[in-house]
Formats: sequence, C-alpha cells, structure tokens
Amino acid sequence: MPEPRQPVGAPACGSVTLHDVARSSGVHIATVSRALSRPELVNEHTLARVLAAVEALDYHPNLAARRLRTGRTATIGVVVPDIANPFFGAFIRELQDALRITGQAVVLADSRHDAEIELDEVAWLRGQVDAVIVCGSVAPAARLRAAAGTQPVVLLNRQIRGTSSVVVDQRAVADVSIEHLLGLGHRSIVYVAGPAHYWSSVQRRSRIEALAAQHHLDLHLVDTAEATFEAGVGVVDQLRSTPATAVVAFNDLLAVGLVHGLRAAAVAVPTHLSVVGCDGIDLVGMVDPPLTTVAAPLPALAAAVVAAVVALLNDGDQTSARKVAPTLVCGGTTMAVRTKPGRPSRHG
Amino acid sequence: MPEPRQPVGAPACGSVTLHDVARSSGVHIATVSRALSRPELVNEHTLARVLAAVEALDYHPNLAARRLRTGRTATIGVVVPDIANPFFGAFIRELQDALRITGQAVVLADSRHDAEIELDEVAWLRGQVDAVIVCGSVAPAARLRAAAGTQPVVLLNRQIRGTSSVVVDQRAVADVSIEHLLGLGHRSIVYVAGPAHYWSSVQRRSRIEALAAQHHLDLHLVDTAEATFEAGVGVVDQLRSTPATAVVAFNDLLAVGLVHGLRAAAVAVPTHLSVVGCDGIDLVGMVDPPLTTVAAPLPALAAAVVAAVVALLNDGDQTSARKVAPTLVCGGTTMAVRTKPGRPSRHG
DNA sequence: GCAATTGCTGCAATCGCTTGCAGTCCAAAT
DNA sequence: ATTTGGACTGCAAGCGATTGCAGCAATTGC
Repeated sequence: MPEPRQPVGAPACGSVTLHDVARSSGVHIATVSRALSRPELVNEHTLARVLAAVEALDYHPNLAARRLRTGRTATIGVVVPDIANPFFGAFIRELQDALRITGQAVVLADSRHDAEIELDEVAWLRGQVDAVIVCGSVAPAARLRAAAGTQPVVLLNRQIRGTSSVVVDQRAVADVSIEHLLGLGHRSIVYVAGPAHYWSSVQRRSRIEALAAQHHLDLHLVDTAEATFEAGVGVVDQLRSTPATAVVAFNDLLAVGLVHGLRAAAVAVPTHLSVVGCDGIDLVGMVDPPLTTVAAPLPALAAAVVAAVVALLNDGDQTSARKVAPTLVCGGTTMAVRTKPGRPSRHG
Repeated sequence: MPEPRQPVGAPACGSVTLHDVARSSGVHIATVSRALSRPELVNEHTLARVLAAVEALDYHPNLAARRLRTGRTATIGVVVPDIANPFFGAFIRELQDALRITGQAVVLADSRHDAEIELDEVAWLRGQVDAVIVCGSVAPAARLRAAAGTQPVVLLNRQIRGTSSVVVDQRAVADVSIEHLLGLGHRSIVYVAGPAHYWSSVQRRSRIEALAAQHHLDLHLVDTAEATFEAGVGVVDQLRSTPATAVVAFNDLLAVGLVHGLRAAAVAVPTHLSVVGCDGIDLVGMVDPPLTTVAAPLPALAAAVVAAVVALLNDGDQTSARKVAPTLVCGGTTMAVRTKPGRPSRHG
C-alpha cells in the first residue's frame, strides 16, 4: 500500500474548505455540503452548527471544484461585436441585473465585428460557461448553427433556424420608423443600411422595401461598411445626391454621424432632412437636436435573453425565437416635410 | 475492496479528456499533459503523435480541472462602476487586447457606483480569478486595502498606499487643462467636480486649487452627485451664477451635459464660456462643437494595468503605483477669452 | 566492463466538492 | 417484541488535470 507523500504542487491558496468546516462543526464534509446546497436534508440542529461554522470560518465554496464535479459553471459568456458601442454596454448592464436572479456571472468577449474572432471566442467559451450569448453575430449561419449544436448558444439580434434567439422585432422597427415619417408627409426616403452581413440590417431593409412598395414611396438605399459615427459622416454626400426628405439609419451611431456630416454640409436637420436612428442609446439625448430613434427596450431584451438561456438549459429548448417590440422615441431630428417632396435644399 | 459502481452524477458533457487523447496515442495521460504544457520534456516523436491525436479528437483541456489542480484560473475580474459609460467600454476593449498576450479571460462586474456592491463583487471574485481590477473605486480605503490583503487587486484611477494601482496622472490632467485655459487668457475658472468620493476628482481638485493660488486665478467650485450628462445639465445654473469664463469638468459626460444645458440657457460655447472635459471618449467628437478634453491614453492605461497584474502575480509586488500621462485634445469648446475676464454674457 | 548520468515515460496522489448508496438510530406500526 | 419506515449522516467514488518521484533504457565516463 503506497504511503501518503507530502502534498505536491498544492496551490498557495490557504482558503478554508469543506474539511475545515466539517472538522470545526464535528460532522462529515458530505453533511456540510448538503447543509449548504440542500438544507432540508439535514437536521435542524446540525444545520445550525454547520452554518455557524461556515460563518465563523468565512467559508466560500471553491467554484472550480464544484464546476468540475457538477459540470455546471454558474457563468455565461457574452460575445459582443464592440463593447465600446454604448448599446452593448447598456445591454450588458441590464443583462447582469437580469442574471442576478440566476446567480450567474458574466465573462465577456469582444469580436470586433470579425466573424473569425467571433467563432473563436464562442469555441473558446465552450465548456467554460453554461451558455454563450452571441450579440449581433456576423458569422456564417452554418458555422453558428454548428457551434450551437455542441454547446448552448443564444443569439441576440440574429435569427437562425433551429437556434435559440432573441431579437428586436425588425419588422416593427421598420413599421414604426416609416409610419412616423409617413405621418409627417415624407414620401421620399433613404435607408442607410448597416453592413450587409448584419442580420438586423438586412431584415429591416427588406421590410422597408416592402413598405415602400406598398405606399409607393420613393426609396433610396445607401450602404455602409461599418455602423459607426464615422461611416455616417462618410455617406452624407451619397445622401445628398438623392431627392429624399427623410433618412432612416441602421443605428444611432450612424444617424448621429449623418446629422453631424449634414450640419457640416449646411443641410439643416430636421428642416431640410429628417433623420431617424435606431437603438435608443444615451447618446441620442446628448446631441443637438436630440435624435429621433426607435429604441430597443433594454430590460425586456435582457429578460428575454435570460428566459431563453433558462429554457435552453432546463428544457433544452433550442428553437425559441423571442421578439421584443421597439418604441419610437421622438427627438428633434424629424419634422413634417416642408417643401414639396423631392426637392430639399441641396446647396452646400 | 469496494467494486467500482457506475459513475454517479457525471456531467452530461461528452467532451474529450486527457484519457481519450492518451488512449488514442498510446501513452499515459501524464505524457499528454506534459506534451501540452511542457513540450520540451517529451520525446519529439511522442510529441508529434500526441499533438496529432489532440488535433484529431479536437481536445480542449477542462479549465475547471486545471484550475482546481493548479489554483490558477487564467481569468481576471474587472469591476467597473458603470459599464454603460463608454469610457469603461473602451477601456475594457483595450484591456482585453492587452490581456491577449497573457491569455486571460475577463469576467465583468458592474458596481453601479455603489461601494457596497463594489466590495461584494470583489469578495465574490475572490478565488474565482487570478486578480481583480477595480476601476474608479468608491469604497472606503480601509476596506479596499483589506480586500487587497487577501487577494490580488489592482486599482484603476485610485491610489491607496500599499495597494497596486494604475492612474491617469491627475496632477498632469489639472496642469494640462489649466495651462490650456491660461494660454487662452482665462483668469476666472470653474471646476465642476465629480462626486466627493471619487479619488480622481479630489486629486484633480486639489491640484487645480494649487494652480489657482499660484496663478492668482479666480476659482469656483461646483459639486455634482454623479458624473453624468444629466448632472452636467443640472449644474448649469450654478455655473451661470459665477463670473467665470471657462469651465473644467471632471469628465466628458459632465462636460457634454454642461454644453447642452448652456445651449438651452442661450449661453454660447465657447464664445461666452469655454469648456474642457476629461477622458477622451468617442462622444467628444460627436457633439457640436466637438469637446475640448484631456484624454487618457487607453492603450497605455491598459498596458500599465496588465503590467501591474503581472508584477503582482509574479513578484507579489503590491506597491507599484503606475501613472500614465494624459493628452490635450483640442476641440471646439475652448477659445481665447473675448470680453474682459469676469463678465461673460449671462442673460438667459 | 561497470557505474553514473541523461532522457523519457508511467505511477499515483492529490485539488475541493457532490451525491448514490448504505448504514444507524429512533419512533410508529403490526 | 419484531418489523417497517423515516430521518439523518457517513462512506467513498469520482470530475479531469498536474506533477514529484520512481523506473527503465540508452548513453556516457572511467
């Protein structure tokens, strides 16, 4: 029989373990474990003693050990395309609040809008977290579906058949923004799209096209390579080459960039051109005039994501596709069309 | 001798383990382990076989097991006061890049500017991460020091004796902003401070006071309860009750709020009042006029934080206090004083 | 030719926790 | 009085990886 050697490679961590609590309260470690996880199984008196010892020793369970034993990690991974975009910051804050009830921590990864990095991050997170939430995914559907096949994945603002997802209803976003502009008399409209691989931009665009056809609008499309302020500034010239009296931008960052660029080009907003953004980030209230936007209800979004994660983990529900409805936030960048449609002031 | 029972409570995870790789490549698991962590210890030929098997089986080590055995977690915790503040978003992005070389993941916690939550998060992170980075801490120094005594902690933008920290040099921030304004002829200045428990605000304030004394400036102080856009809007009236021709705000969010509120009050910026912010968030370029600000060099900040973490973990260096120098970013919210000092236009 | 060294690999003991099973003890049922 | 059952508690087998030590060749030194 091999005799016990001195402990090898023991971690320096001098933390208190179940053994310490057990010794201190005179019971077996199994009892301590049960006292903490399923108190109804242990005698009231024992329970009290154990809890007292836990308190006295300031015991905190070693999550790594628990994780190894149970396979549950009590953390979820969040992959965002750009954590510097305030939309995702605000979302993550909301998400953490919503996650507080499930007691899960968040590990964060930033894909920088890159499909490869995104997939790498997702793969890396595999086994490290109970589930991963992929926000604004830009990866190919097939590969994403494959990833979702080997680990729990919830998509935010992207839908793929057979994969759990939560989206802001893009059809509603289109409806709300276009109806708002129609109500103001606009008949010639530009949609400044986000990058072509953004699901939400594509969805919105097709709905806007349908609405344009239905209402016989004069619709123009402008593409951008990135949904950023700079990109917004950059497409102002293209915008001015159209006769449109109103613009719907893919997101607020783009919209604010547009307004900025238009001002530089001496095009008055909203007098000569109305602008509608999307997302509802704090920024919309900080610019002048405040941006009219179609806001995503962050708390509802976060709650839906948590619900999707719970459904996925408990019921294995891989196919839930939740939608949340957006709201119009009227700022100061839209107004009733002034000149007759199609002839906005256009001199620099 | 107890006979083996069927595995109990085995996690559903059907992932491939060292055993699988070992079996597949005909060596002992210890050899596989070494092949992956210290390849120089295993025979070249064996190594190749093992690596091939790793590749073929798509083996990924179970981090929880490694963590349990070694005590190292390969993750660091980051506690921020508000992830929705774009400064922290941008910082975290930079930090993750800098952390890529050390291969550490980030778990994120948001304290919502609350000292108790902050300390809770730090305590919770204890043992879960190799180190925790506490950004813009608002907790009492004593309790923070106590926390840093039982786990590796690096402070960002807060200094406490005997605790590792990285700060934007607040003395330099004060110098840069005041010198800029002095150069423009301003002699009557307001400092719109952040909350009184913000280390950086207090530091900056005392340096500004010193400079004011030295240059015989007319210095006014305005306090805020939160360093937000709304708070900035809220103190506009106090600001207007001073004869100042320039304002230094604790951060960009406040500054942008000020500019916004001033516009509403028909005070022209910078014509009647110059405004300087601090942080250098993207927002400064999105407002009109772009905000003049003292920017923190994010990459340098992140690099310094990583260096501090490495020093802390490797050398146990608890006392490093790193400073990074800020830079002035000239926007359009400052200009040479127009009227004689002390008499800005003040009618609403 | 034999001992010492070197180079690899295998053995087995942990890390701290969960949990199925088996025992123990006492009250209630037959 | 014996059985049955219920309420607790203890036992011990792992979860998957790391690593000090030992074993075993092959090589080197004398």
